[in-house]
Parts: sequence; C-alpha cells; structure tokens
Amino acid sequence: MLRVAKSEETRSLIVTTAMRLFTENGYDRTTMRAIAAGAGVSVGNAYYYFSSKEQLIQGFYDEIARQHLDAARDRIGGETAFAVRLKTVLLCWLDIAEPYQRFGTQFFVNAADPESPLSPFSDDSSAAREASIGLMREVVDGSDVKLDPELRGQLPELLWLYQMGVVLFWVHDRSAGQKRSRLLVERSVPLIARLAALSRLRVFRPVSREIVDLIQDLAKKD
Amino acid sequence: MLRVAKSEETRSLIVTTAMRLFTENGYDRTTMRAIAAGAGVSVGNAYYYFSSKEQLIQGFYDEIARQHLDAARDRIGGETAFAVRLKTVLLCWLDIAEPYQRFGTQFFVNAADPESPLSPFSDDSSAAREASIGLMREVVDGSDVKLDPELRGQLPELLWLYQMGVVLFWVHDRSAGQKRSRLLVERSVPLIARLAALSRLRVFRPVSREIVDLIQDLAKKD
DNA sequence: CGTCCTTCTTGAACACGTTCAAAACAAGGA
DNA sequence: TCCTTGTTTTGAACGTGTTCAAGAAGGACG
Repeated sequence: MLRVAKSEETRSLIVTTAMRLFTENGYDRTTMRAIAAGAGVSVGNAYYYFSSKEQLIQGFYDEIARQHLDAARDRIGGETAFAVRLKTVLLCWLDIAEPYQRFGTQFFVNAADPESPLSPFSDDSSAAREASIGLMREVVDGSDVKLDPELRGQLPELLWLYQMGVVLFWVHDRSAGQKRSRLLVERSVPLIARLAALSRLRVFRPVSREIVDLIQDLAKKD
Repeated sequence: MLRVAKSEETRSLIVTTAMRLFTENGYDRTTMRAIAAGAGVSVGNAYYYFSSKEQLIQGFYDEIARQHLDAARDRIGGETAFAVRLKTVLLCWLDIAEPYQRFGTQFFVNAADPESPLSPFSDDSSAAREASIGLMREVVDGSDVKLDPELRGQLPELLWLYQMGVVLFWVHDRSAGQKRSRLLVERSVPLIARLAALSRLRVFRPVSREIVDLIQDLAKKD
C-alpha cells in the first residue's frame, strides 16, 4: 500500500505545517492559503483531508490530551495524598498547555460553541472526555482519601468539571507564565480536598447526597 | 439638532432590522448585506454605526440585562427567604432569555473569546457585570439569611459566578423550554442556600474564609 | 448666494474560508 | 500496451465580513 503511505504523509504534512503556523502567528492570522502554500499543496487539497480550518486543531487537541495523560500518570505514581495527586494533575496540564496558550485560546473559543464537535460536552469529544474523567478516577482511587461512599462514584466527574473551570480561567489568564492559574490551582485544590473530606460529616451528608442525585438526574437524556 | 435625531433613527433602524433577521434566521445565516438591504441602507453605512457584526448584538445583550434587572427586582419584592429570592432571579433570567436561545447561543460563543468586548469578564462589560452583581447583593441583603460576616461581602460576586455557570449550562441545553436548565436552578439553589448557611459552622469556617481570601487575591491585578 | 466644514452615505474592492468540476495519477486487468 | 476504476490534486469561483476613497447632505459664516 504505497498509496496509503503517501496519503498519510500528505495529511500529516498539512497538519504539521498548520500547527507551526498557528503557534507562530496565531489562529486568525494564519490563512488556509498560507497553510497550503507552506505544505506545498493546493488549498483544495487541504480541504480534501480536513473538512474545515477548525478541524485542523482537533488533532492538536488530542495530542495535548494524550501528553497530559501520560505525564500526569507518571507524576502521581507512588503519591497517596489526594490533594497532592489532584494538584499534580492540574499543574501538569498547565505545564503542557503553556506553550500553546496563545492559540489555545482560539481553540477554546471554538469549543465554546455547543454545536461544534470541539465542545468538551459533544459526542465527538466523548472519548477524550472519558479519558480525562478516567484520570480523575485514578486520582481518587489511588489516594487514601476517606469519602462518603455515595459521593465516590461521582467525584471523578465533578473533578473533571472543576478542571474545565480551571481551563476556563486559564484561557482568560494573561499573567506571565500563567501564574494566576497556578495560584488558583495551588489554593483551590486544598479547598476541594477539604470539602471532599467534609462529605462524611453528618451535617454535610444531605448536601453531598443531593449533589450526586442532581448530577445523575441532569445526566439523564430525556 | 435634527441631525442627531436622524442619525439615531438610522442607527436604531439598523439594529432593529438585525435583531429581527437574527431571530428569524439565526446569526450565521444572516448576512450584513441582508441587514443593510432590510434596513434600506448601504452595507458601508451599517459599518459606520457598528464596527462589526458582533457589535450588533451588544445592544441586544444590554436590552436583555436591563429587562432582567427590572423584572427580577419586581418579582422578589416582599420575599425574604434567601433561597426563594435567588431562585426567582435565576428563573426570571431563563424566562426572559428563552425566546432568544437560538441566536443567544451564538452570542455566548463570541462572548467566550477573552479578547472580545462581549466577554462577561472584559472591561467593556464591567457596567453590565456590576449591575448583575448589584442585583445579587440585593438578593442577599433583602433576605433574612444568616451568614459568616466575612463571606457576606463576597457572596454577591460568588452568586454572579454561579449565575454564569447556569448560563453556560443553558447555552448547551437543548431540552424543550429549557426545562433541564430550570431543573438545575430549582435543585441547585437550595444547595447553595444550605452551603451558605453552613458557612457559620465552626468546621466550615476555615473553608469559607479561604474561599473569600482566594477570590480577593485572584482579583488583584498584578 | 457661494464657500467651507462636518456628518453621513455609498458601492466597489479586498481577503478570507470554502466548494467543485475537472484533471492528473496510480494500479489492475485485457 | 491500452482501457477502467478509484484516489488524489488542482485552481478558479463563490459568498462572506470588512475597508476605504469618494461623494452627497446639511448647515454656518461671509
């Protein structure tokens, strides 16, 4: 199948060129014509492989997610404190995403569109979403945290939502090295951990139960 | 100044036409050429009054916010229960925004761009944001809720953030009459109220104090 | 009335994302 | 070698948001 190899080569040449230009000049200032020219193909050819300009960044997004999963798993190995595990995972994401913040912003703008396949809530993203939630499950299960057992099953999904919140903050973060986002993580993680621990207290239980129920009800598609 | 009156008339004719076409056909499918033609002016003229297509919806957004402020104030008058007041304000927003959900979605996509003046966190939106936070302050102050006094000052801002979360959910909500969003409000408001009340408990105080501190530190521009 | 100045208005032109009919290419079979 | 079929590639063309040089309209002042 020399044919297939050649085809794959063209495709990857296009996406590589696109990523380079996006990081160099930003998403908006990079034209499809420039990408095609840079890759030495026609503009129509780029559209033969990618149905839109937006589509071009999906591959890039998957790449970041994959890197994060690997690096985070590596870094939390051995650690048993819940707060440390969670903090490590989030800081790790900030580390990996840092070089791309400039055009990452544009990505998240597109992702904000509920109709877009790039939305973190869309069906198209479900694989990536499940993987991220899975990582949060490892964070919980690999730790020695004591929890209301009712909460335990739902916590990974809640933590993923919390992570989406951090990402939202990061997108708006214009501080050097995204240090405000780091500050947010450093100081909100202990809070989360504390709240999770509080879930076992009698006064708190009805609240955490109701949170779990509500999320389950909202998740129902009806 | 007949001149000024004429100018205002043209401006408002353009924005009215735009709103009509947006609601009829959606944001993307409404072209600037169609808006100009519908208003009986040239396309360049539309750009004389509005610097971009996006800008055209800012006026509309202000309109919704104003309506919400009026209606919500009206509806919570007399009521003293914190949870009821909060719930009323949020349901009121859902009522008012309902007819526009279809192209409202597009608005919030644009608002997701941190660079956009439409972003709820931007300087350009600060007036509208302050007004919304002010409404939340009325919700708190007009109620008989007992709170950790440290939390009290910050709570309106927290509630505004919570409202932004509800809006984010609403944007993604495809259920009939946005009943999932209503469900979210109905059931999460009591939780919020309960958590607010818990803020006075000794075990909970360090947590609520730390939340207040964190937000203050993040608000510092440095 | 004529001359300036400001405010509005025009529509052609531009750059971009995207589409599509046509061509070029590759590989098998006659 | 020549045809057939499927894949890949091309670039002109379309529709869009946006810009801009040019002009029209409406006073103010001599």
